[in-house]
Amino acid sequence: MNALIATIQSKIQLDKDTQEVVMAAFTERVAKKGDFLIKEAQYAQHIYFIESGTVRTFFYHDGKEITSWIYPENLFCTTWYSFLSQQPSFEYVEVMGPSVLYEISFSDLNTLYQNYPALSEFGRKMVEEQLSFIDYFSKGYTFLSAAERYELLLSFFPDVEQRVNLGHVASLLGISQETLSRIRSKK
Amino acid sequence: MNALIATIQSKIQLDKDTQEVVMAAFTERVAKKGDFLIKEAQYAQHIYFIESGTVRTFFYHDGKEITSWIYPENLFCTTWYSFLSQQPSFEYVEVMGPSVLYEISFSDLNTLYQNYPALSEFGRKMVEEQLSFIDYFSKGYTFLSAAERYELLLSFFPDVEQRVNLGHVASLLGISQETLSRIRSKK
DNA sequence: GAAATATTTTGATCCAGATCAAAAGAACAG
DNA sequence: CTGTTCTTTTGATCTGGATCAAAATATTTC
Repeated sequence: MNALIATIQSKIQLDKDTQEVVMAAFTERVAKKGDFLIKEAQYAQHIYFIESGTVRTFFYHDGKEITSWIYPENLFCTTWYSFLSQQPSFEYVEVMGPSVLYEISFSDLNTLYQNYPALSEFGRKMVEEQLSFIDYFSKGYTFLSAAERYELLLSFFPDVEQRVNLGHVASLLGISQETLSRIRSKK
Repeated sequence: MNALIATIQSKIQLDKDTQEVVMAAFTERVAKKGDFLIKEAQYAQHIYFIESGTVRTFFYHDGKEITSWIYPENLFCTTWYSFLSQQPSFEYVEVMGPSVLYEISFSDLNTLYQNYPALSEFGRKMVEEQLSFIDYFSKGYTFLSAAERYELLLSFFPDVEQRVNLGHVASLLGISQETLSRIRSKK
């Protein structure tokens, strides 16, 4: 659980006692390739910290899987809309290979926030960082060409192609697999 | 300033003292059509609460203005990426008509957060709501057709066309003005 | 309230990227 | 190993929406 504690400590001071509380509040979960953490129509009851492995979120549109994001280790991951607004999820969260995760439920997390102002502050900073990132990235989606979107993705996720297959990356970029293949072959 | 206080109170308890602190921390700013709140390359030093009026954020790409979002009254507005990560802004924030805004700087807001845990909690909930919304909406951008994106926008911003002109809505949807005109004429 | 300016619509043409089809490579199970 | 299945590449064709051009409406401004 060291990576989780270290990630929290990168944003706030965490005294020994609160550290214990955090470690008691999160539950370890070992998952294997193909496991689902959240399924469509479920509420996203948990947020996950990825200790090791890769996780992707996706949804169905016109019968096809659309990858919405890919998360590597040392990040928090959930379906943000469903988790934060406690609405049914339209997304699935799938583990891409052997992984170790730490999970906490929405209600347990909010209990922590209420009892430990420092953790509420951490929660704010984590969500601020996530918002900042999505805001920056989603601007690129609207007007960049397929090749430019690919470059943008690689610029902050260079090893994404080692983690998931071509089709997942293509749907994340909003382009077809064939187009991505052609973009790559021309580099 | 009642709308600002009411918005904060919709998320947290706010005692009389803290209410005074908030009212002292925000500064009223009266703006007119065409005024810029934030200009590209500037740091987004402030976040604005819109008491009345309409505000849009936009950026330039290939010499053309791309509207990134349109905010009506009773919302907080800033360039989230630039404000939260304190990086130079690539966006402009422009007032679309006579407006009254309440502004607070990044550093003043963070001082409030440090001194008043209730306000830090409010900050967390505000950002959570914003993240939840962007997460939900940006999924639509990647794969919906032009007409579907237009319907999605209207579903939660029905009077957007009364607030800004066609070209702004079109670039917000990532489509050309002509295409939006054709979509509308066929309803 | 007429002239000037800005916004929206309509028409014709073009292209990035989708879709359909099939071959070529990898990975994997027995 | 070797057949089966999954993944990626390559080729041919098609289409939604862009771009270019101009007309039709609205909105300002003096």
